[in-house]
Amino acid sequence: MEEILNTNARAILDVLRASEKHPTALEVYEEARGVRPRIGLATVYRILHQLTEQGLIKELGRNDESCRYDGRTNRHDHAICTVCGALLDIPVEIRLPDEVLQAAAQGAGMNLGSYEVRIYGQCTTCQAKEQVIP
Amino acid sequence: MEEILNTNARAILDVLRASEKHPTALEVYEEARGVRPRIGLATVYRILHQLTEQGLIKELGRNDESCRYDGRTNRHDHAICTVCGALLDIPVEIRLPDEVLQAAAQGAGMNLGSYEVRIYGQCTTCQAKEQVIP
DNA sequence: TCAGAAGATGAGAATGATTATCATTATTAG
DNA sequence: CTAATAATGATAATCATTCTCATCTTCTGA
Repeated sequence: MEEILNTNARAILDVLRASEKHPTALEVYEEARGVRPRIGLATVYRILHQLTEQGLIKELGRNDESCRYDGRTNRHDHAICTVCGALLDIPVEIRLPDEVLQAAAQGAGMNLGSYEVRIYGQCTTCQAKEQVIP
Repeated sequence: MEEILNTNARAILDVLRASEKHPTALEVYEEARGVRPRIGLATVYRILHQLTEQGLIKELGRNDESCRYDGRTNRHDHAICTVCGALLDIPVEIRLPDEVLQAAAQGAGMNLGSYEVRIYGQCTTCQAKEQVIP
């Protein structure tokens, strides 16, 4: 399925897979320009949507100003800093029992697709800053 | 702490507490105008931020176009329709063991504040539509 | 190899949500 | 009651995202 990707799509997927962070569209654009200097921002947005539809990447919604993208499509969870908005992968698997998930979905009147755990707290950087102010 | 709320803030908090949905700022504005017809959209945004800072409401980030607000601040989880973007409360408690949460937060290099489980799937309305198309 | 169709692209305009500005209005202190 | 201070609302500005459309590529079939 990946073979049909054109050069731009390939470049954008590579950027996302290479990134440790969860870049915004603008960050992807800037990074992709290293390989494809003539690419436009509109194309980046277009391709990000296409890759999402194809299930090759994931949209993470926007907790801060702009939408973030994830090159890893296996189910995993995220930690979000409530101070600076940093979005980090959680490297350990958090597994929820299927019956709990089913009950939860049913309770909300939905069928069950996938799930994600979000942990909110402060990243180390922001914890360090906190010490200084008081 | 709520006593110090002025009339507009009071009205907005009431709108959010009375709502079953998770209204956007615009929806809050329209609803609040029933009580305070001269209120402006800028004031609604301002007060939504203040109430969030005071911990009286919660921002839910934007999965679709605009940010949604939640009048219930106790920890609870959400179900999100991947088709229409509907955001629904999960009425059953999903409890994660503290050691799992701690390990996850630590793994991501964060301290632990709170958490939220998000279940993705299709709401009943969108399931019904799905049947018709093929 | 070539003409033309079909699709992809990029520059910039348009849109929509949110934020900032600032003159006016309401509230408070004295 | 008056001056000072804070809150408000109208509107302009900003920022991310989407749309438009002329141009450029790629593919097809002769």
